[in-house]
Amino acid sequence: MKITIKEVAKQAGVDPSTVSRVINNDPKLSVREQTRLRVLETIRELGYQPNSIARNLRLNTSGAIGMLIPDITNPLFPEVIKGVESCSSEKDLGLILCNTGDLHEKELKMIRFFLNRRVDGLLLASVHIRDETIAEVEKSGVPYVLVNRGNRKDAGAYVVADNAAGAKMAVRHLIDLGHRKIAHIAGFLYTDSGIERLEGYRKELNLADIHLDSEYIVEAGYSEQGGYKAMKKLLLLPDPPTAVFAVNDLTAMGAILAMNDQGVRVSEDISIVGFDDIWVGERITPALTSVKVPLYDMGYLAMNMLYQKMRGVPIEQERIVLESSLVVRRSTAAVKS
Amino acid sequence: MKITIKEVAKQAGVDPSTVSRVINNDPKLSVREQTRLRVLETIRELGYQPNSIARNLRLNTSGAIGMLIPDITNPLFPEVIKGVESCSSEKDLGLILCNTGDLHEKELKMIRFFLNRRVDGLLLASVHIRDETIAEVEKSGVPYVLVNRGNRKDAGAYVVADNAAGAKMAVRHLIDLGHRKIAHIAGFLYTDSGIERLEGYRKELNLADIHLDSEYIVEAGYSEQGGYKAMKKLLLLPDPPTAVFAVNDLTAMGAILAMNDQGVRVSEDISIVGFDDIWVGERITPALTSVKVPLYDMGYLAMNMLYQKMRGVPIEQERIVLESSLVVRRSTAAVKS
DNA sequence: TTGAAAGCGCTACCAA
DNA sequence: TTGGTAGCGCTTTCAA
Repeated sequence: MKITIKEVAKQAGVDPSTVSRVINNDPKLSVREQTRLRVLETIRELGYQPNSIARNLRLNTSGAIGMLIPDITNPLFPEVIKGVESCSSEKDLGLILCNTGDLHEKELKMIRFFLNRRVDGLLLASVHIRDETIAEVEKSGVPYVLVNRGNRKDAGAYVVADNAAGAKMAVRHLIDLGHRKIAHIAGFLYTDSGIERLEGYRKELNLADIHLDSEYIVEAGYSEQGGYKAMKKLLLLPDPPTAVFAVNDLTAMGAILAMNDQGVRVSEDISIVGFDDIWVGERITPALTSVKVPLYDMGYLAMNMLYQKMRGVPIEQERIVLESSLVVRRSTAAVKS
Repeated sequence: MKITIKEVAKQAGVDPSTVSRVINNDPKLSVREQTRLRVLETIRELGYQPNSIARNLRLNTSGAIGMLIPDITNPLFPEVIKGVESCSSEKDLGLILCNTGDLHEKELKMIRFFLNRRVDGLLLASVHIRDETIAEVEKSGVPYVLVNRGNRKDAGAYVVADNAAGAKMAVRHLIDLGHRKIAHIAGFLYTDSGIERLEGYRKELNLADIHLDSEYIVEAGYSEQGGYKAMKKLLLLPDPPTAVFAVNDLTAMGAILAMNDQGVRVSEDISIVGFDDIWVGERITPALTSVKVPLYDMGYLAMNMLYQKMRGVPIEQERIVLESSLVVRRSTAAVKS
């Protein structure tokens, strides 16, 4: 099982370099049709498989890209990964995946792992990745694209959802339903999406001349558990909200759990809107109203942009902000008069 | 950005081979402490990163394993992948992921892709992978482990759930609740898990002296849509079942959708049990009774076994069957008298 | 159109 | 304990 280019060459009675030329059939590398066929024939006969490690060493590439994911069991990511994989496999690039569990340590460790594997590019899909980690990547010179996370330093490429617009749509929807006591279960406020979604919420309330009650804003992060705790807090308020805009579907689901626990009815008593529109939101009862983000596209486009950066072609657009749209389901209803 | 071992050697005033010895600090390769420190110092100074491509070429490995997934958006898999990744990153192995979309063509294409990338091992997580595809892997000599799929040819290693026992528990549970008209929404009957779960269903009914009505068995595959269609069929029966054992949670969820469509109440009218106990099952209403499969462990153990095979250590157990357990929730209730 | 040869960066063997 | 060196399998330049 150790058939090399040399072996093929010997069998076909040609030089290894000729075999190489045949394999990479570059139209420029002229090989006589006759020899080409002979070589191809022996390749098939011997079942020769080019060794891409050797090839990569010579070419100084790895033919692979690395991707950092905070938590693959968060339903947001499989959809994104699917988009990435679809593009990477089109380009014959290996996709090396790493789940960081949101640990900065592991993030850094994996970045280094990727770096000395000489990945050709990096996809960083996490709202948590530290600026220092990004700096390390930057220094290495390996092209990278941030996914679902902007870069406050205003350097580098990214693909994100239109957080501000999405948040405004969500809150607008609640206002249109007659709600005025609208709370926000916020993401981490050291992350861009957390800030932007909060900002959108603020602006929209402002537009409607609704007073912003700071008690109505609870920072919860992005987990179900965070949403649960935040909702509990909101329910304990002397004047609880009639509607909630949650920073994402997972926190919205946590909030719904809390409401169930307290005997508060979703939609009838309190309306709730999520963000991301992950698959399961449609499956719960009542189905969750949410801001739809094109997750698959996010992955695909990020990979595509990365590919362009890898090939050094000029990028028309280094920052893609994906349009989001509101999907209205049963979890939101008109306020009771 | 092109610091090689040579460069380090020159700076430190030693031979490249010495630097190599320092890097792979094998206790056998004795290096004087003083030189070791000096080399380490220059490595840090120059920010040297070993090139694993070169290393791998020399060592004839790739330091990576490949994993085939049919559909990463199926909530079953992220959990499994998490287990795999956790183990692979412990071993400093890259995990190259590929989503096949259940297409045989892509399966084969990716296997070849993996093979000439010289992956050190392969994880095949799909009930659909063809025997021919497996044969191709077998021929290549690259170690592999099947995940969530047995091998009917009785060759090769695998990690699977105890399908038969799980199915029996599920059906037993329904029988204990007084049900006698129990249908089975079956998986594909050309897959092991499909067959084994059906067998378990059959045996348990037999044990309870319940006549097996062939109309109560509908093949649906593993998708939500399949479950939906199957349930529709069951509801059209002149004597519809009072309980359903679905081959997995996804089909169970599809079945529930169908029941909702037809105004049939889950649990009150028809009880339903799923299999796998994916995360979302607990979130839907009513929460889904299901056979819990340790998905994370499945991934971790498979990777661990693969690692052992890669190192050529004797495997104590080439076939792991994971115990499954029943998780009772609200989707099942006593039959109405 | 093809062959010869150098070399990608590393490891491991042999010698000193 | 260290240095020298061959070579992993491939690509690519130069010459023939």
